[in-house]
Amino acid sequence: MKKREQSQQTKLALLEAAEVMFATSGFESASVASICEAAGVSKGAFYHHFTSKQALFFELMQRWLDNLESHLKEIEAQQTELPDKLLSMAHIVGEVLEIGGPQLSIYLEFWNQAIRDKDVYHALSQPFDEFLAFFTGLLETGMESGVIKKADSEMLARVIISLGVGLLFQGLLDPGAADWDKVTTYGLNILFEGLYNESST
Amino acid sequence: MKKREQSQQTKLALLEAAEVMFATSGFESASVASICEAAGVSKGAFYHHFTSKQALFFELMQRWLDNLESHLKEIEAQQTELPDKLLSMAHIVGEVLEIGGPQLSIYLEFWNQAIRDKDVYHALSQPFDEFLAFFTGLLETGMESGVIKKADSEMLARVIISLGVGLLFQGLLDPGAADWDKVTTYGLNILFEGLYNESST
Amino acid sequence: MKKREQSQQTKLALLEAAEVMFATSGFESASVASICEAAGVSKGAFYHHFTSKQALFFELMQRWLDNLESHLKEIEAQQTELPDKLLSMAHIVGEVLEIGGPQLSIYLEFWNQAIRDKDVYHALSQPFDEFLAFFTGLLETGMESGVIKKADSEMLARVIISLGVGLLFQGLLDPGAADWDKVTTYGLNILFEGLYNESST
Amino acid sequence: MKKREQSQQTKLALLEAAEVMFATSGFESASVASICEAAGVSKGAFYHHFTSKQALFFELMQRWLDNLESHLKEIEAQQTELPDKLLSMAHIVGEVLEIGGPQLSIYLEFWNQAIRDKDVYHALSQPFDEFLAFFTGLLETGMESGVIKKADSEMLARVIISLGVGLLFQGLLDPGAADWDKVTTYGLNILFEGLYNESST
DNA sequence: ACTATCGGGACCGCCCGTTAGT
DNA sequence: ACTAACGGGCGGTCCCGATAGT
Repeated sequence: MKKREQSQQTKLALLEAAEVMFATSGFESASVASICEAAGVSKGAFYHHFTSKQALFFELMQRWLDNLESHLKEIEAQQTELPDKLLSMAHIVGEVLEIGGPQLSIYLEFWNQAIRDKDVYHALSQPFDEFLAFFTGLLETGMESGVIKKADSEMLARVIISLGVGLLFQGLLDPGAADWDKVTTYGLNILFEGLYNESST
Repeated sequence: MKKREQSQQTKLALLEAAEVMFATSGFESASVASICEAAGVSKGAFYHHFTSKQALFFELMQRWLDNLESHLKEIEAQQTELPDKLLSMAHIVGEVLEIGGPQLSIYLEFWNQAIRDKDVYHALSQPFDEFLAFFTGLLETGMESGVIKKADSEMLARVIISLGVGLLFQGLLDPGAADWDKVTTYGLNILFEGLYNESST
Repeated sequence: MKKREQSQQTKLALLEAAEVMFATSGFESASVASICEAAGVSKGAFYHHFTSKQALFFELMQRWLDNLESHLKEIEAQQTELPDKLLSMAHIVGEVLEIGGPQLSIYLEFWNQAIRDKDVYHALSQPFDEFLAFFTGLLETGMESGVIKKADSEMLARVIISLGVGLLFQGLLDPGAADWDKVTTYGLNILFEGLYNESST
Repeated sequence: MKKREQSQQTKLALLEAAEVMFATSGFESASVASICEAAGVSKGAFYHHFTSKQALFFELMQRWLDNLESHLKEIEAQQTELPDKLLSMAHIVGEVLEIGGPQLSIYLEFWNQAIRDKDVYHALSQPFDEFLAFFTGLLETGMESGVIKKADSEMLARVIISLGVGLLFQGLLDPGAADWDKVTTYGLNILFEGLYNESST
């Protein structure tokens, strides 16, 4: 059906326009009217597809999370060797940045909303916990196989994620200040240098 | 001089009320009226002391930066041994969290505004650069003295800061998820384990 | 097409209400809220039809200018004999007063805005120049045909217009002080008495 | 006493600053704060000297009226011959423009307020009536002496005044459009050409 | 599915005027 | 006489959302 297609296209246009507006102006400052104008539709269309600005935001984030998940699964499937897998973590940050594209600062809005909005928080924390568990598991496998030293795997995973988050936010604030991709790999390498058993060095 | 004192008190009340409101509601959602009400003064008083909501925010941030700077200088003065100094970095995150107090999420607003507002960005980037230079210098001294391995000191400093920033933001989003202070120390220890020369281990 | 009609009606109601408010209270003192209330619509409707209070004012003036222009064209088409045409000028002031209706003082606002606002000035000066040119041409024809003495036609036109403007403003300030229509005719008669050639007297 | 002098100076500074602000921004748009700033004093000083913005405006106008009156009396005293006196009317407009100086548009505010404010109206109408009576008397003397034709002297005076008022407002709106002083003399000359008895030509 | 129109509300900024203090 | 600080309130603008209509 053509109608369905057209309808979905309108919805997508709104989502994309909203993403840009949210990234450039922030959630509060981005008005529904401006989003509609950017999408080239009327406000009626907006409220036909979404019950509120919040709802659109939520769906936008949901889509981003789905996108991220599939990207992560891809990476997970590709690599098989453990050291490679660990190092590939570095790329994940790169992936995240890539998914965000030029509208990186939308992440800040995610964070912002998550603090204030319980629903957003839960929607974000679940995938995040999975993400943490994935890393923790990866590290535990490494420890059991003796590749890396025994350590508090969850805490370590948090450290790695924190590094990633910190790099993301800094890159977001000041993209040109440093080659953030390089800094990421560099940081992980140092971390692992402290972790690898002497025998495996 | 009774008047002067009262005036400063009013201004301070506004700043503190604004800090709470910005932290809980965000910059945009926190209305000037609500800030005034929370401070127990009128709008007339507000616009007598500040030219705009933005201006108040700016001054708030400026004060926080000054506060942070003096705290850092204190830490710098206290420690003399290099390894201790390095490890004391861990406490800095703790300090930052402590300075932020219960209104931690004001940091998010700083970040948020910095991306959108050029003035805020510059006000933030200057102390940040100093912060970075301070760390870089610290690491270079360590390298020259042979305590830690030779490495790209600036990049390393960025890694450490990123770790701190990441931990801050995560703690901000989910304060109870982990003992962030511990994670910080833990992360730094691992980093340094990979850095310390074998001789000094 | 029911909607369209209703929309135009709303806009017209706003324009008419604004005209009354501007005339009675002046542009600044007339609040948008009061205009909306007088028009029986909401502020949402106001800003749907006009981008600002200024914009409404501008459109109001534009409509008045269009109205005036068509009135003038009517007069121009009716009269054929030159002396009659000249004397019909007297009626123009009357026309202007009639068009203004009971809200004469809106003219003062036009003038007021024109001094301060460049756009309003240009919107007013163009028709005014045409008006001046029309009079100048009329007088020149009269001079060439020998009905009236040779003179500086443009300056003469300015004198006539000034007389009209002065009468308008005085009538506006003090409508009951004199029969302004009579004064107008009287003034023009005297002017022409000094102009008509003896032969035509 | 020095104090008194200083006080008067402050008041004068406020009056002059207000005149400029009223002329450039209009009465409503000129804020008390901006007037005080322009005068270099605080708002307290303002309300020490004037009970309200209206009151200052009123006093400003009063002073202008006094100023005008003395100018007119001067002119009256100087000229003795009737035709000269009549022609000197032309200079009066020039005088008025000169008194107004670069802040001519203050006149518009006088007019504006006079329409809305009863007190202002009365304050203006009394001197105006005297002005009208002066002209009427002048013309009547001329008629009785046979210099000019018998006519409705009051109406004629109104015509002359209207011409002046119209020229004033036009010059105010568009000072560069014409040499308004010349237009004034020109207009009066034509008027009188129609009035002078043939015998006196 | 989508538009144009509209309602009602809230927010920032400003403004007039007052008062405590010097 | 003059200042700084402040109160209380209004005004233009915009914004979210709802609805009538197509």
